Amino acid sequence: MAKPTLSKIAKTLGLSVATVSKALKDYPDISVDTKRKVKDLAEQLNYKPNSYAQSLRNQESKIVGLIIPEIVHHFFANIILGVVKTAEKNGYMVITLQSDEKYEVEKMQIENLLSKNVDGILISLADNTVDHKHIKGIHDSGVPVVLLDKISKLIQCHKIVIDDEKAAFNATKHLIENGCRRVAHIRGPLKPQTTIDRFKGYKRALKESNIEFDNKLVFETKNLSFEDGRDIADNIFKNHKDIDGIFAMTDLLATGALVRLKELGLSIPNDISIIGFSNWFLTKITTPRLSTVNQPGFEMGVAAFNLLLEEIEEQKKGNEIIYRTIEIPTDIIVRESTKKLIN
Amino acid sequence: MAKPTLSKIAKTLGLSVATVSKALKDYPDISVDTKRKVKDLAEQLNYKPNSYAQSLRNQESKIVGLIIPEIVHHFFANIILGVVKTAEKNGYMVITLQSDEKYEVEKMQIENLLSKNVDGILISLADNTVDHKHIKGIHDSGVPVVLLDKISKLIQCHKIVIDDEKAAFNATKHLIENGCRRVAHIRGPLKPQTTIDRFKGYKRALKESNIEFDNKLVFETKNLSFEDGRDIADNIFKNHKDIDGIFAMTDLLATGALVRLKELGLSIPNDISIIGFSNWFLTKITTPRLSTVNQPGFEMGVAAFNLLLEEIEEQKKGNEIIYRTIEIPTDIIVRESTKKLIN
DNA sequence: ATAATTAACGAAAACGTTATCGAAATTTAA
DNA sequence: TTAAATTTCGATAACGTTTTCGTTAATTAT
Repeated sequence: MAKPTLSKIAKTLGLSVATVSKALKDYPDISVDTKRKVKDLAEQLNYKPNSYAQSLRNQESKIVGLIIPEIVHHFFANIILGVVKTAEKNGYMVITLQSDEKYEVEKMQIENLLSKNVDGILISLADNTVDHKHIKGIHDSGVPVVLLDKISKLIQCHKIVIDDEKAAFNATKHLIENGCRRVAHIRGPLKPQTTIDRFKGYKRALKESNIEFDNKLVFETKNLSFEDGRDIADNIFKNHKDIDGIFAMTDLLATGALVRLKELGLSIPNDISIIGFSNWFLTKITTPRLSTVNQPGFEMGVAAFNLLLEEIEEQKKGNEIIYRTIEIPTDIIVRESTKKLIN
Repeated sequence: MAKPTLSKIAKTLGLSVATVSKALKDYPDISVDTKRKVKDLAEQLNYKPNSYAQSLRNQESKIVGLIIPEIVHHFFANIILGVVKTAEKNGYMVITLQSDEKYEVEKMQIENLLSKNVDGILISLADNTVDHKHIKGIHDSGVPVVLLDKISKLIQCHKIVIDDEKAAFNATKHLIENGCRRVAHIRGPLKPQTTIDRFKGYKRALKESNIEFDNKLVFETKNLSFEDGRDIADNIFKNHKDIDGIFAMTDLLATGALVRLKELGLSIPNDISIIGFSNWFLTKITTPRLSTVNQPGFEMGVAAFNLLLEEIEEQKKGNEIIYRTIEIPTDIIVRESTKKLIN
């Protein structure tokens, strides 16, 4: 019942703890004979080294923290998966936390992770995080950090991103190329970098197509939710009959708008084309299916963990770290919500 | 830069490590004077106890493991959230793992969690897990386990479930009450307990309504996927024109069938009523919106962690543990996919 | 006054592992 | 045969915390 330890193995074999430890780790100064004896007994007793003791001795836990705004969210769930699977491959485990998009929660969770002495932290910032002292605090504690997707340009550290500006540009351009001239944009408040960049991309696409930017075609919502999308659709139907294309900054907004506009009797894409952002699963099951920007969460998670691991190992070697920002490519997925029927 | 420790505080204050430790923990045999001095310095140095040392000394990590088949999955993501948030409230953190519905992966992950010396493990079993030695292995290691949702009746431990049989009964009954007489059932292989129980509920509802069970109306799929749902719909359209109701054991199957049947020109619910299972987010955005069984993942996660915590604490006290199975209630959510229009 | 109690602190062991360094014991070189 | 090199192992300190049990000094009781 009592867990086997090195000292127990040592005692039963008439050896010292040091010898047993070294035998198990194949130190060259232990004879093959004793190695065999030790390993056999360890196997038999199902000996597993005590990770607490190992952590204390080696000053590392092989555990990293991951903070994301929401777990019940297709894109972030994919990020989690990418991180967790890559961590697993490298002998690490991941403590996953949800900040609920709240700065205070995020701050507290960082505290908790640091007090657990994790080897590194991955964060996708909450939307209302504007102050970054807590992130600096991680670095001050000597713990590597990697920001992913929801980043801040003000923080010096490794980052994994997509080119939101370019992706939004392409999405908007796609609408224009399909014949849209009055292209609306549905977005959240201009706080997170992603929102800012997508808005920029939208405007650049208009400009390059010689379409005048009209601020009345920009709709701001609070929650980026399905319901918000519906509400904007109502607004568009009532007050902006001229709109013939919508670029929504999330699939949820796009889906809400799509469903509501259909209810109101409009035909998608004949009356209005719609394109979303993220390639959530649900975009495949709307009628018509929603065009969108593929945002590769899994790949971002993989890249983020690899970068974190690199920093952990470089730091151990005492090497100076030059921070990098890795960009994961996106692409437009064209489905029926933006396929103009040829008249 | 170097992290403050008890011994550093002790040295600068001319005290012993023991006294500093006790001062910080408000032991009664330390004078208020020294307590103040110690706490002040600790505050100033931003002292945080080393969790590795604490774990080693106290033989607990305040970390639990959670293994679920899939993360990118609405129901399971909700379970994660319930577990993580409840854990946080109680000073615990959660290592979340995905088994990919594979027994071998599940087994390996349990090994990994045990070697990390977690304080407890929560598992939702993989569909192809039929052997349960690995679960017994956890108990043998003295680590508390709680099974949730995907359970096995053969394992002795705390469990969190829904009444799948009853929920399926109600779902089927709902179809019958709306006038369906030829009710199909789409399900996966009869391995997981949930599948078995839902199938039972389906059959009981038919029986109680004096509708003869017809095995030709039961469609088995491999992956419970959207695509599988589509395929079954094709089959139904070709070979079973008489079917007027479908109870699918997952929302994904139901959605696939719904979308495909619509493409084939059928009217939902006029020609065929459809009801799913789980209340995924996507059921709210199909046209028509999908009726379903609400499976409260968050609440199940909360209950599961609480039960695990209870076992951890009881075990610490040396009390004997009487295993319980807690049932979380479900309810039918009626939407347009089963509302028969009155002729 | 001395004895008994209380207050305030520290020494030390323990949790289990790792790695350095030194010490035997054995082998090879001279 | 003696000196040098190699093989094989163990003693020990260290990681940082917690808690038991003493010990001293100060207080109260007699």
